[in-house]
Amino acid sequence: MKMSTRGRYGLIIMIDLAKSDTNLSIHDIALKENISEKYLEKIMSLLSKANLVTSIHGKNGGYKLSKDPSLYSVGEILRVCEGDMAPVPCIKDENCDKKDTCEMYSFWNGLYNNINNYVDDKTLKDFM
Amino acid sequence: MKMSTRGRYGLIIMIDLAKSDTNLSIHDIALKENISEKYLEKIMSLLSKANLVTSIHGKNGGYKLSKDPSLYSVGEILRVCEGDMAPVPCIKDENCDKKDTCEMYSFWNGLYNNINNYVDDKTLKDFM
DNA sequence: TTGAACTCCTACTAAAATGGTAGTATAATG
DNA sequence: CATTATACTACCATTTTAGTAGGAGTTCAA
Repeated sequence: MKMSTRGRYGLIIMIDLAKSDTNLSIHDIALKENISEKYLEKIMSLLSKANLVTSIHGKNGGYKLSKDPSLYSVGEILRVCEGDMAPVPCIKDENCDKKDTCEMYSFWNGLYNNINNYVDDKTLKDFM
Repeated sequence: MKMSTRGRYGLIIMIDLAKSDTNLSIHDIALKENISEKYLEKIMSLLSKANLVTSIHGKNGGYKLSKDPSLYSVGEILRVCEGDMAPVPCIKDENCDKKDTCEMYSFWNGLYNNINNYVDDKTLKDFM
């Protein structure tokens, strides 16, 4: 039950962008947070493809948020960087036909909902 | 944010033992749950070393619970099999001196507490 | 008293995930 | 058109996960 650094870095990056009133380049963020530029690039690419950030090419380019910080839940950021937060595969298994009788399903599903509710309840604005 | 199979299997095993009124051997459980005997043996060894189960050597031996099912929280089982459930390392880092000022610490710590409260609130008896 | 049925222990190994790197292409600006 | 940026593809090393192999020690029962 560990987050990978992608999720952690993803949140850090988004907070940095939320706090900044100018574009931030990969170079800027990597320097500030002491993360390798190349690795950071990969995480930015996840955020960018999911349209959580807008990229600006060329000189004075970089990244900026696509919308107001208050409109990002932490959950959506983590899901982009980490993937779904289901603690066990059966939660997402459409083919499992034992869900009604499995003693454990409701337990795991409850944990899943618990985690989602927590992370979806916080917005980027809460970190500023 | 995934559980490994150790945690999942660990819980399954403990539920099986809770439901059974006789010892269960590795062979029995492996057969019932379709888990490799050798891998199961490893997980049993974690549970046994943590005194969550009592092992009985020799013929007609196997494992049984060390105490009443109602006295096991799911949390203690998962922590034995999975390790601590802290989503990020800084939670357990005694040396981090930024905890008071870090915008993220309280967020991660809140998630940690949330998960722990959930899993510690259920006992093995709830699965019988 | 021997053998079958058990657990216990150490040491491997294959596969997957994680974290990180290299190089090149593409786009925007001045 | 040079500079400064992102975008993309393809690697690679390390760690973790999941699983295997083999033998030593323990208990029971015929």
